[in-house]
Amino acid sequence: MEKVSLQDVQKQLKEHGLKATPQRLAIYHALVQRHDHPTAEQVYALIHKQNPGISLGTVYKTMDSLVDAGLASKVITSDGVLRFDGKTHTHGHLHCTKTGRIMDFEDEELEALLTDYFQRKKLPNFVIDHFQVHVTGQIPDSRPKS
Amino acid sequence: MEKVSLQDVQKQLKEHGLKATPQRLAIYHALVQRHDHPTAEQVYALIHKQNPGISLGTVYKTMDSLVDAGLASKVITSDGVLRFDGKTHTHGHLHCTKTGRIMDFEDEELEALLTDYFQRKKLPNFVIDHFQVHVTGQIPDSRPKS
DNA sequence: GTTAGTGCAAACGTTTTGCACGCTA
DNA sequence: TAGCGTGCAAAACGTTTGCACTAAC
Repeated sequence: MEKVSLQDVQKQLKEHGLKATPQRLAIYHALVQRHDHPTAEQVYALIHKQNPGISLGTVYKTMDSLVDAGLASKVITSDGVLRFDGKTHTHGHLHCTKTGRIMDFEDEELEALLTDYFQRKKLPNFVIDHFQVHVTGQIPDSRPKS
Repeated sequence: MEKVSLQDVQKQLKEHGLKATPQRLAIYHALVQRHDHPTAEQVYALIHKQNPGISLGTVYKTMDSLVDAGLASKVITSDGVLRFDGKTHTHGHLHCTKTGRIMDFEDEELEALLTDYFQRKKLPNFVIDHFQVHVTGQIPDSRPKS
């Protein structure tokens, strides 16, 4: 994953007309640090330690701003809970149904395969924005959540 | 899509230890008739016309039963709403961000491509159950929802 | 007759909203 | 200092649950 410095974030926020508040920096920082895909609650818990005066509502609002600014993206998993992803480029997800964990899955070969496929295969009456592969399965020997 | 008769449904329900109630038949019938992926509300509205004495809660419960019985599956889209799918075999989805519609996308070539890919590419510490391709984009000239 | 399924309404958890206040630029 | 962003709490939303009643087997 490409590391983004706080200065970069600050710059990117401003470029998109967003003010670089401490909350936004903290939230975005937490987001890029974690490679799993935290829920709003998890992000909240994460930054709450170092930044107690922050509200869950702000996490949601900030997330929306980040997504609008193109700095993050949303993922919804089969449990119906919104999760956030600190990267915006195309990548797949591995979703473990036993633990609920979601891991990134990036593979150049797969991406090339699909890009090539969709370039050849024109879909009738549909303009493709992006595509992603979602793999469901299990991590062996993992412990079920809850 | 393989057409399933009501007799088949009735049989399948019984095989899975489920009673074949009129509600279940109506709900499943509505599900296979529509190729888009209705939400619980939509299924409810659909069957309510012909079957007024049915409750939204029953739609949810019945959906769960159908999914357990392997007659349907759940899909969650980026709007965070649960949707139901009258088919259970692997297939992709086209998701129009303008209208919110989800359409099935089935293509043998793509499926073969991916099956082959994942057979070659062993994922470390992950046992694949199934995979699907989710394509996001827009239907040209469509009217935005709401 | 027994058990599973239904309907209703209340409860639940997540996400959104409204508004007064505070802080960034 | 002008306006965006925040915090709080309430509301909204989709979904689940509990329970008494009904219907399928």
